[in-house]
Amino acid sequence: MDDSLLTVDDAADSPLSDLEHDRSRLGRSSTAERVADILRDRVTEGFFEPGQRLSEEAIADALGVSRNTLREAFRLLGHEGLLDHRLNRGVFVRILSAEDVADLYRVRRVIEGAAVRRRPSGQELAVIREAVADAERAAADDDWRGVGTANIRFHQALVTLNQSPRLDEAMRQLLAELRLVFHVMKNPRAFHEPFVTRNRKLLELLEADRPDEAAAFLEAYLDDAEQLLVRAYEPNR
Amino acid sequence: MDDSLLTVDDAADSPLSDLEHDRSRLGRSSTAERVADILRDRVTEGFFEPGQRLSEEAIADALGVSRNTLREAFRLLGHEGLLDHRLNRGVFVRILSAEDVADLYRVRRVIEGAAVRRRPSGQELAVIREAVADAERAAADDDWRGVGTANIRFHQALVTLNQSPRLDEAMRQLLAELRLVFHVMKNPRAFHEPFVTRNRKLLELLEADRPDEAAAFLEAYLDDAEQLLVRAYEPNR
DNA sequence: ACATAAGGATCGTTGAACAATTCGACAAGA
DNA sequence: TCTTGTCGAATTGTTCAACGATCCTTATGT
Repeated sequence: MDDSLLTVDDAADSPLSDLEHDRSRLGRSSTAERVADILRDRVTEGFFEPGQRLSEEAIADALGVSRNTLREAFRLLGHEGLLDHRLNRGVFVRILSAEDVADLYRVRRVIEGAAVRRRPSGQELAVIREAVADAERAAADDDWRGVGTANIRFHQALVTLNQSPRLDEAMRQLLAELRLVFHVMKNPRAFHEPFVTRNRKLLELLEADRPDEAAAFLEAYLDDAEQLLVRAYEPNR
Repeated sequence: MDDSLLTVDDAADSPLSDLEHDRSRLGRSSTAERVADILRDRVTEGFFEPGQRLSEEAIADALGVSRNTLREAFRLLGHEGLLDHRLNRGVFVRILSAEDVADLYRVRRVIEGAAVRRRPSGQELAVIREAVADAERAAADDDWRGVGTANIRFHQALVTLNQSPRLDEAMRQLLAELRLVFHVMKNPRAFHEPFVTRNRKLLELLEADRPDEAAAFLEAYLDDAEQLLVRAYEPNR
């Protein structure tokens, strides 16, 4: 071991700041949380459909973990709004009502609305720009699933303008809930396509530093998205 | 049995809609949730101090529940931000950093700011008015603890103007976290007194239907509260 | 003084067990 | 035919005991 390693904790932070960024992953390793990660993916991907009951025994068996551990994972996802825990009846993939969708969009108007009224830094703009470009690329490739994920990244990037970790986290959970609903859209292109150009337009308003117009534009944006979603959704209920 | 009972599922919903209202009480009874309720009270009351470790064995023993059940309760409160779960080390009462306090107030500005920009209904105003009156009554009685709880009710009532259950719930959790910090104020009067009259003033702005002024007033209100809190808080850290 | 090793305490996870509850089926009665 | 009561299988809620893994403290040696 050479000297540079011995003095590392005192002076040289710059090479370590990179590592420090990954530190959040270090603590992240309990079986229950890893199980929750798997189930979260399955649910948001639509592998488990809304309303479906998740059998404790079957899933614990399939994943090779004990029922107690699986229950901790269930409890986690229940708090995220993805699973519905009914006493003595089991856990079910959450079914969102039209009223739930409306509420999610109410929250989005508040959180994203506050975000676009802030003056973004160059670095923040770069992330947003990247998400817009990704969506446009995916749209050009007819990859509408890719457009959907890029779109989600776009809105998450918007929320970071608030500079609030808690709002970032709230948005994360909100979008996970929304993904439960997106699966009812049988025609993903019709749902995603209109918003690709609107993302670009919103970005331009941010770059031009016109917050009021950006906020008004976003409001209309969210109104339309909500209507599109509710109309495709309500009949099934 | 008369005819009205035989046709109950078709036509006469009105007598049943009352019962349906009580359905929420049915599900609410799992041991883990009841344990979580108890611990939540203890933590927000300050019985368990921030940083204190909560031993699984000791508490499970004291409450007469198994470790597994207690763990489910811990997980619940961890998600609410009241407990800090460190892998293999146990759960601790959360210690909020000054940065956490700043973030909580960032969220408050967004959520409460959006709330006061809405036009409140008469019923909503009545609830807010009640909270303001309660705070004034408690202040007149030198009951500064009472002022604190009335103040919390005031801000919760503000958030209901958003008409969003999810924002209400977010505010509930946010205030629970903030209560962790309030305990560092050794002089509750100095902290709560200035805001009693400001609550009244904010109410008047809402009643006068002047949303922009209300929003600006709230902004200054929250800025001052945050500063007061951070100044009393930072030294201890 | 410092690094290292051993030990105890506590957590993480498992598997089994039993009580409590739900749900469907089937029989009895109006 | 429709409602009601009852039974039993299946599933969840909760507890308990056990063992390995991890952390913290203390003792040990250099």
